[in-house]
Amino acid sequence: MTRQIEPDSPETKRTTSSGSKRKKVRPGRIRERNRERILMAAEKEFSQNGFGATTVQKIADRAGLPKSNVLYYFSNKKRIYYALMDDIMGRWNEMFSKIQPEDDPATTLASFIHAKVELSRTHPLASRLFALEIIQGAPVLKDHLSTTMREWVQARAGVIQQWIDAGRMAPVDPVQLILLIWSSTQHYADFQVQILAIEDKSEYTESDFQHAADFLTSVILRGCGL
Amino acid sequence: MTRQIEPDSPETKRTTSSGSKRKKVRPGRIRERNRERILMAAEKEFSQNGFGATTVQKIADRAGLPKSNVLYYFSNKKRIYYALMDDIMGRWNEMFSKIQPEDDPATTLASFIHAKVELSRTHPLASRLFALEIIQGAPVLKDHLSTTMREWVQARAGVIQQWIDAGRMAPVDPVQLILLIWSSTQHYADFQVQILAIEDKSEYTESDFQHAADFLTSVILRGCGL
DNA sequence: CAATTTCCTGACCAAATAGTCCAGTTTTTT
DNA sequence: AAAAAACTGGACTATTTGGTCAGGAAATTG
Repeated sequence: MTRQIEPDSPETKRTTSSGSKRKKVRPGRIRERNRERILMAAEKEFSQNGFGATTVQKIADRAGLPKSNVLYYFSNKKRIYYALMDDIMGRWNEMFSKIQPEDDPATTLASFIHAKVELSRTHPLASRLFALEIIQGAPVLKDHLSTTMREWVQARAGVIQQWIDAGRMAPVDPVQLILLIWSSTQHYADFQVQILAIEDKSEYTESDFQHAADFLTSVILRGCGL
Repeated sequence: MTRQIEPDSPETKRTTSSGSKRKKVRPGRIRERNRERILMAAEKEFSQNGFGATTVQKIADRAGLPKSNVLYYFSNKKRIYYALMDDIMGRWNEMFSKIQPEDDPATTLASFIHAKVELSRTHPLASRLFALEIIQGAPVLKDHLSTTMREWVQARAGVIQQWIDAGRMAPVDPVQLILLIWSSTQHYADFQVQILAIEDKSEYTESDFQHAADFLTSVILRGCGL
């Protein structure tokens, strides 16, 4: 047996943020590089076809590796998917770690909206992949939603409620407000083709996102009496 | 050869809105009944697994028919999918056929929001199926988006612009406003599991939708200076 | 350099899948 | 009641898929 321990584990995370500028593959770094390739290819494929309709072969082709090599790094298709979900949720958790009752509501909400729009711009595939997962019933993330994400939302909603109680903004349902921001920003990544078709464009420009963020900020802040 | 002409055509629509209360199948109505069964089953399966990962067998099982029977009515899997898309777009086009410059902005927008939330409530599967189609690049609906739907949006945006020009509401980008309403309402159907998880519920109640519609109406109208 | 560990891959396989075919049954029409 | 049309369902097939495996190449170590 040449094959011993599983080279991956469901928990494994890509901790090294991968410089990706090495020409001559440094020893021991082959794994990092290939993992990255595979995950990028998989993100594209999964977000385009969904989990079930994506074949390992297509991921391999896109990554420029033979199928068996892909399955060498990730023992099966699900593991690849898990790894991606892990990445996505990690990025999400890194955002907005701090929000204080003393903060200014307008500034805080505005920066939330901008950051979320920015995420839609820089990581559209991840956004779509997340959306697919949720729409299909969140088979993998269900647990995460009702624990980590639930606490995340409730904590922010609590602060917003304090703002309302202090009369610093209009009395709107805080959770609904967070959902509104979430959905309207997420939309720009997820429904990209619809928006492009309606606006008769072939691709987004930098300023489209600026526009969108400004629009959302102005309407939502005014909607909150700010 | 017993089999002659294709019993279905890509264009075929379910014109009869199907009473579905007949015990003894009336002559000639077998087709209607089976078509309906198949489409309902397919809507469920497709919206849960996406097109590629849905098998004809699963649709057949859910419909309580043998696979070959399903393929007798719809010669292949795509045809079933097309038929569903057709239904969905039909429902969408029926909505809000009229909107006039003389109408009251507040009332009109409010009723738009309510109708869209209502659609999320009564047809969640269709909503999710539509979302899946769009997220995956709208392979089937792309054409429809850049023609019918584009005109639909532009027409409404034009009226909203007139309202703005007449000083009857705040100057906000009309297309963006429609997108905001679209996304925030759509969200309740598409991201149901996420919302339920965050709010720690197991299913929506009637009043959840009422709440959501009220919240969106109040924030968005105020956001438009209404 | 030789030994050992890590990495790579073509060949293979069992299971599943979309779609066909046809022989028979039921329903509708004449 | 007879002919025609519509429907049913089991058997079959060509292809694709996820995953295995064993042998070999490359890198690392001592």
